[in-house]
Amino acid sequence: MARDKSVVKPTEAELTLLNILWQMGPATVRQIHDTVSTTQKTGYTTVLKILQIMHEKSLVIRDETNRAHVYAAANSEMHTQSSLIKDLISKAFGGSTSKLVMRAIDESTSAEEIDDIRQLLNSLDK
Amino acid sequence: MARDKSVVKPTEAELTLLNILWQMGPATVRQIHDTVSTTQKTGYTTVLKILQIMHEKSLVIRDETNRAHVYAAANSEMHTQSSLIKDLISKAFGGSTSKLVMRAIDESTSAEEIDDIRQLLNSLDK
DNA sequence: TAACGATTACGATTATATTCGTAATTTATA
DNA sequence: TATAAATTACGAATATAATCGTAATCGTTA
Repeated sequence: MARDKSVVKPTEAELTLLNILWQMGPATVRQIHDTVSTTQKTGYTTVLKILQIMHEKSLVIRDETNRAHVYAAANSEMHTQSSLIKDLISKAFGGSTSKLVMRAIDESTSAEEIDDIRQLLNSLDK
Repeated sequence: MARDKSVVKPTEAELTLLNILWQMGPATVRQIHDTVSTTQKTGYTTVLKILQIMHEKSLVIRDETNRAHVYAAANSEMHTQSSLIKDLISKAFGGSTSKLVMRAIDESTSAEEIDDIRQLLNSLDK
């Protein structure tokens, strides 16, 4: 009953590392692990292994020039976000973007964020 | 490195069944399987098993009055959608709702959907 | 009531995700 | 150069998800 597969969707652990890579830029396993360690207790080799798997899946690229390999996200944050969002829209919102937006916005959404969204809508010629 | 767990997040297969339940209302395994079969080739006992697991997780409620148990979604579609969206916002959008909305809307979004969103914004007193 | 058909219960299998220990390798340095 | 420190490679263990076959159970009806 599984679906798709053509587009590789990062797992949770993978997304955690991608977030770090997008924020830090290219980094070694050590640097990534140091960062991840500030919020989670995860072993060094666990991070290494996940990065290796991500490399196999082409979720990251790897520079092996130096002893300590340097990893970088293969796709931009924006691209990945779009893909995740589209996946959710199709699986939980019957393909309707507006339904998703309606659910996304609630009382906890700040006025600033609402403003940002208004401006985005205005910038569209629709 | 796994996260959360307090709030049960339906898996993909589970979400597929929930979508059916939200659409059909309470239904038997047979009915659910018939529906699922129109788009996927999934065995009857597979659907049954997933529903049993969902029952253990309290994702569905079950009426055992009759021979054929009747399953129903434990939570509303709206509630579940909100929870999935919040999960994604926190894990992939740094907690920013507006960023998510910006990614959600693109050239493929219809003018009607844009209108719907505009109206939603106007209905907010922010 | 006995047999049949439908349904649930149970357990096993497979796949993927996550975790980490240990070995092998490489680089630096004593 | 030999040792130590750091890093990668590898494999195994555990957890969860998804799948389905078979057995047990229940109701219907011949």
